[in-house]
Amino acid sequence: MGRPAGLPSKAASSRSSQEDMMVLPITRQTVTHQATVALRERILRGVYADDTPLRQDALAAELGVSRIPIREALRQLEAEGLVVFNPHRGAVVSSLSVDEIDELFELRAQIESDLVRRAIVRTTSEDVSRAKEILKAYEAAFRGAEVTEWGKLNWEFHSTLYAPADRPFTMAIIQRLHQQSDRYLRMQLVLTHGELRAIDEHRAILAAVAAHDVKQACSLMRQHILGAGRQLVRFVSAERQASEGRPTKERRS
Amino acid sequence: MGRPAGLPSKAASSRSSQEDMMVLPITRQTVTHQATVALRERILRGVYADDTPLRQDALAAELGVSRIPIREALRQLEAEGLVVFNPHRGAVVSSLSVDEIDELFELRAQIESDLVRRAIVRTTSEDVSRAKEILKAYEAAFRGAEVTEWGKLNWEFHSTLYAPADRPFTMAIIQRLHQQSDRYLRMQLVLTHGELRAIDEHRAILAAVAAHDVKQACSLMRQHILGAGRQLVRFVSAERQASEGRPTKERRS
DNA sequence: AAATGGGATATTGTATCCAATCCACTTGGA
DNA sequence: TCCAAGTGGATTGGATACAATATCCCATTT
Repeated sequence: MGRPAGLPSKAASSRSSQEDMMVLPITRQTVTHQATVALRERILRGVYADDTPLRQDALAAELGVSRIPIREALRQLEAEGLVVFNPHRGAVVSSLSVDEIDELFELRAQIESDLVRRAIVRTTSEDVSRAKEILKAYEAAFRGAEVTEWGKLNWEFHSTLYAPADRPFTMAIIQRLHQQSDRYLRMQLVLTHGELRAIDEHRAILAAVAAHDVKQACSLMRQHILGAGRQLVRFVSAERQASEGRPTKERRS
Repeated sequence: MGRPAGLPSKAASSRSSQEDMMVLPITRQTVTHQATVALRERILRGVYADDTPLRQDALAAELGVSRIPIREALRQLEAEGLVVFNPHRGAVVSSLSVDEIDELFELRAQIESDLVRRAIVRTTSEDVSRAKEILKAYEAAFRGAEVTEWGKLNWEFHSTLYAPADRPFTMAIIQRLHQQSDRYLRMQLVLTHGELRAIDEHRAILAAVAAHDVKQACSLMRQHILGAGRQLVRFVSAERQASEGRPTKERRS
């Protein structure tokens, strides 16, 4: 498909100068940044599946930009762990082994339960009601089967609970781990309806946080993450077992 | 200075074809990769101090390459947290606030003590003797005042202790945290001789690991990291207090 | 003194070109 | 027939030149 997508076309972005003055100072970003966001989004949403080769020319044409910003974007995504470069063979979407997925969730459980512990003593009723709002939107997204919104809302819920801990450094790390795990969770959830369990668990965690019950909240959070990880590991290993030997369909981007 | 440095000149890298066949399959990397390594090294060693603006043209001339690989390298280092981009103003070496340094060490203490706990039951006498060797080199580096070697050896010591845990994902994260912390530790150590304490603590940790004393090893590791963090926080805040208001000397790269 | 209006400088992005490399395919030979 | 070597297209890696854009500094003006 030659249609530029993900980036506003030049025609679409040239509005009246009035609108430009009002909107652009916030909106405007470098093309490299926009490309990074667009590509990251596509990988996280599964538009580019695991091991998909990412051809620079194709991506450049698709986003309507030159190869330079594409390459810079890919380098950033490499450092984020979303793509892997093979010298002279280009970038492919990274994929995690079952062991790595397992490790990922255990690490998340450790760090995030600690974040809850730190956050909970400073959590205000405002924080709780904000989390409640997000949880509501989150449930609505499930009922509407808006799968693509799930990852974003899940992160918002978790990060809202962690925010009072005031650990920006740790938060940045956890956000990347969420990125990686959501990529795989997404496809599992739609097939096994794990979202029902997730909603219940989120409610229970929020209740414990609201009650300032540190021990309970930490424990629930830990089990929430570890449980999701176990489910996912089972799912992914079953799926990969099924496609054993079968050549991976490397769809051209 | 126009002399290319940090990258082998084209003349130097064109050896006989025999040598190429033997050596290069491991050695050869893309210029982008070499530039990334070179710039990372310089930031970690303090050649480019905090908040130093990184001019693309200057770096390209210094490394004897074009701006393309420089920009890609900077994007990667941005994702690693070593540089920060300001749109249309370029990249500068990132700097951590005192609070962030504090958080960094607490996070390290948490993750690394857990790594020791997981590793210790699988640690062989071989692992211990390897760690002993590194510790020896590490002490020698201190006596020889080879400051630049310190960070590398410190990481080697720590990672050797953690390796039996078999957590590659976690290790990658911790390595980045080490990078960030070593950058500041380096300058503190040479001024306060914290290395003497560090050596003693490393010896004690290794002894506990060798004795398979999980509780003791975790506790010592935790105190080792937290203690270093506290020292560093004191040092950095005193130093920044002293240079209050004084304009930061932004040496042109 | 504050605001305005240029440059000067640097980054950002495009367009082109070329070398190195990889990969699939063909071709030649045992 | 099957395997090895070679060949050629496709793609990445990198250089260079140039245009566009944004920022900063400073002189001029009000």
